[in-house]
Amino acid sequence: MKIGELSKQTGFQIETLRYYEKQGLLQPVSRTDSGYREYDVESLKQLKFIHQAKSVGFSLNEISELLTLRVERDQHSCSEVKNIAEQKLEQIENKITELSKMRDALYVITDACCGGDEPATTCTILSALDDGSKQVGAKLS
Amino acid sequence: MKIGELSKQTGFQIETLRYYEKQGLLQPVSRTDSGYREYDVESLKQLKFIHQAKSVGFSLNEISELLTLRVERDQHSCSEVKNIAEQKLEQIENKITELSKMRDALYVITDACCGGDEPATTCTILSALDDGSKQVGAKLS
DNA sequence: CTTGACCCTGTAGCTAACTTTAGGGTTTAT
DNA sequence: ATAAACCCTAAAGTTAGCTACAGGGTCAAG
Repeated sequence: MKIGELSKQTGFQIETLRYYEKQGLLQPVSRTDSGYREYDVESLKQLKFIHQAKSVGFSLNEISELLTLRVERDQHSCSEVKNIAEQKLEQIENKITELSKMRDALYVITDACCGGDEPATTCTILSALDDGSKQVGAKLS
Repeated sequence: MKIGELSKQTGFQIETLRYYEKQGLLQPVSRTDSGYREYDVESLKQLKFIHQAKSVGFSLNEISELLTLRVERDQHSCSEVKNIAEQKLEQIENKITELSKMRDALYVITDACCGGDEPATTCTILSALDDGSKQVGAKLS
């Protein structure tokens, strides 16, 4: 199949598919005489793999690594694969922790604000951000 | 004080301070005859505000908005400020939800992997990512 | 009176993952 | 035969938030 068809079947934009090729994530199976890219069902499977990997947070570089492990399954161990996954898991957890701290801190100062129509002259949110003497959310982290 | 001093006292890099000026976040109070930027204690306070706002997740554009509200407190209501904060809170919560789904999905497929030295021929992680027939983590979302 | 620390402007580069633009060739249907 | 739909390449633009570079002026101490 040609690139437009692959795009339709996978939901990836044509430009994105060409970009993935440049990044080494998906090579066309061949080219027609006129230079058109040709793909097959393997391409489809690979793109599903890429989609799944993206959905759990892997970057394109990491997916590239995973794809190598995938095609060379025999030469690689489960631990290699699991290491990559656990590393990513840790990154995601760290990000969640960081965002949770932000949320907690922001919640505290937002909740304290009346939110009414009166002028913000003594608005607790502005005051809290103004107050450089202590870290916002210090109590929570 | 000059930019180097301000940098030292706030921890912001000199280049960052000049960048903030271009972005409209912090104007120097004046310039010396030779064109050097001059700042005062107000600049210091404003940078602390910026730092606090950054720490709870606001973008520079949003901080710019907040700074306007801060200086024009009288002309604006608490609800305006609170709206911005609550919007940001929602964005952060959405991001946390998204990342949590990723974490859960990734945890499930990673936990199932033996992680041993045997070849990854039937590695559950690779298989899970391969399987385009169902969404990774479908059970959890 | 010169050396070193400091300051200036303007522009370019960085990251990630695309998207857009410009300019042009191919295929298919009528 | 011609127009629409499709495909190609290479390069530049997008986002945010800086960071670095080139080339040059200013200021205080010894």
